[in-house]
Amino acid sequence: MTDQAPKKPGKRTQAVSAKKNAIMAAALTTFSQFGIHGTRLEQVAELAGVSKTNLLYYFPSKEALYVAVMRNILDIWLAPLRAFRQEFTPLVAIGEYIRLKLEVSRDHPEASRLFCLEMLQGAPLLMAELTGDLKSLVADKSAIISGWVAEGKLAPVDPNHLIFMIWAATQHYADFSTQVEAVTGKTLQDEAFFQQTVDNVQRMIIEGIRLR
Amino acid sequence: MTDQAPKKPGKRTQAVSAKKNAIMAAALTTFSQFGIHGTRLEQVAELAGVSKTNLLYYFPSKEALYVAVMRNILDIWLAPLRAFRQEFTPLVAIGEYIRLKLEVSRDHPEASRLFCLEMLQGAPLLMAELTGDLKSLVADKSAIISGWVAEGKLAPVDPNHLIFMIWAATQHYADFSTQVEAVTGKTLQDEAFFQQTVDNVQRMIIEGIRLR
DNA sequence: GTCTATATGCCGATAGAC
DNA sequence: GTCTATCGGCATATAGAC
Repeated sequence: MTDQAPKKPGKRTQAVSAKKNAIMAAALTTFSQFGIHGTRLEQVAELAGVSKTNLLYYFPSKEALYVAVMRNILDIWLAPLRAFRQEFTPLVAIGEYIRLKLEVSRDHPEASRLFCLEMLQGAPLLMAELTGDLKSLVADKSAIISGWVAEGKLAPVDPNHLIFMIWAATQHYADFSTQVEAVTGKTLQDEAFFQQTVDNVQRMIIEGIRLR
Repeated sequence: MTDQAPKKPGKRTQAVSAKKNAIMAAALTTFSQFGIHGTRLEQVAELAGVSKTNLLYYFPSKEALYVAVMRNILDIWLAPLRAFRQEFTPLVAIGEYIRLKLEVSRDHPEASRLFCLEMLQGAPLLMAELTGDLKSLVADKSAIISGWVAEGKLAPVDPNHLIFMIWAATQHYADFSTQVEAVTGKTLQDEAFFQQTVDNVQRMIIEGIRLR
C-alpha cells in the first residue's frame, strides 16, 4: 500500500519504487525461466541484491510479486499491436508491425517467455484481459485488415489467422531462442541475424498476402 | 530397470507397461500445464488411477518420470519433419508438412506444450538432442530446400527461417490455444476450424515462397 | 505389488530485535 | 526498513507390513 500512484516523485517513494523495480526485474528473469513454482524467493532476492525477508517486506507474498510482474509485461506485449495503424498502406503497416514485434522479442525476451508460460497454463491470471482488452483490440485490427481485403488492397486472407501467424513467427525467436540458437548458432542479439530475420519474416508473410 | 526393451510382449511385462503408460499419460497432462515443479505426484497418481506410493514403485522419482515423458514426446514432435520428403514437388512437400504439424497440434497439444515448456527453460534435458539429432535433421531438410531454390523451383528464401516459420505457425495453435480460443472462440478440435486453419496457414506460407 | 504410516528436507512466511 | 531466527506446512520419498 506504499505507493498506489506509480509516478508520484516524492523523494522517498522514488527509492521504494527503485527497489521494487529491481525486485520485479529479477523476478521476471527467474519466473520466465522456471515458472512461479520453480523459482525460489531466495533466488530472486539474491539476483535483486536484497535479502529474502526484505523482499517480503515490499511484496507480501510470492503470488503478489508474480501478479505485479505479469501486469507489467502485458503492456510490453500489447504495445506493438496498439501501434498498428490504418493510416499506412497495408503492406507497410504489416511490415512495421512485424519489425516492432521482433524488436520486442530481441529486447524483452523474458517478458515474451513469461507471457508464453502463462498462456501454456491456460492464462489463469490473464484470462480477464484476454477476453476483454485483447479480444476487442484484435477485433479492431481485424476489421482494418478485412477492410483492406474488401477494398482490394490485400489478397483474401482471414485476419485472425494472419495475426496469429505474425504473433507466432515473431515470438518464436524469443520463446524458442534455445532451439533457434541450437540450429543456427545465432541469436537476435546478433545485429546481422536480427536484420536477416526481419527481412525473411517480412518477406514471407507479405509475399503471402500481397495482391496479384 | 523392469523393462529395458520396450516392446517385449511377455504376459506380465505387458501389464506393467500398461500401467507405466497410464502414469506417463497422466504425467504429460499435468507436466504440460503446470511444469515439473507445479505438479504434485499425488495429482498425477490420482489422474492415472493409482496411489502415490504405487506410482513411486514404477518410477523411482519425480524427475525420472519427467525424463521418461520427455523422451516419449520428442518422437511425436520430430515425426513430421522426418516425413518431409524430397520426392514431392516443393509446394506439395511443404504443404503436407504444414498439415502434419497442425495434426500434431490438434492430436497431441499436451506434447507440444511440454516441449515448449522445456524450450522456455533452455532445454536442460533436450540440449543433447537439439544440437545432435535435430540440428543434423534440420541441416538435411534445409539442404533440400536450398536445392529447390538453386534449381529455380522456389523463391529465394532462407531455409532455416522458413522452417522456423512453419514450426511457429503450427505450434502456435497448440501452445497458445488459450489465446486462440479467447480471440476466435474456436479450437482445432472443431473440424471446420481445423480445415480453415490448415488452408490459411498453407496458403500464407506457400504464396510467400512460390516462384513467380 | 500395493498398502499405511512416517521420515525428511525445503521453502514461504512471520516474530521480534534493532 | 532491515536484520536473525524460527515456525509451520507441504510434498517427495522411504520403511515395512501384508
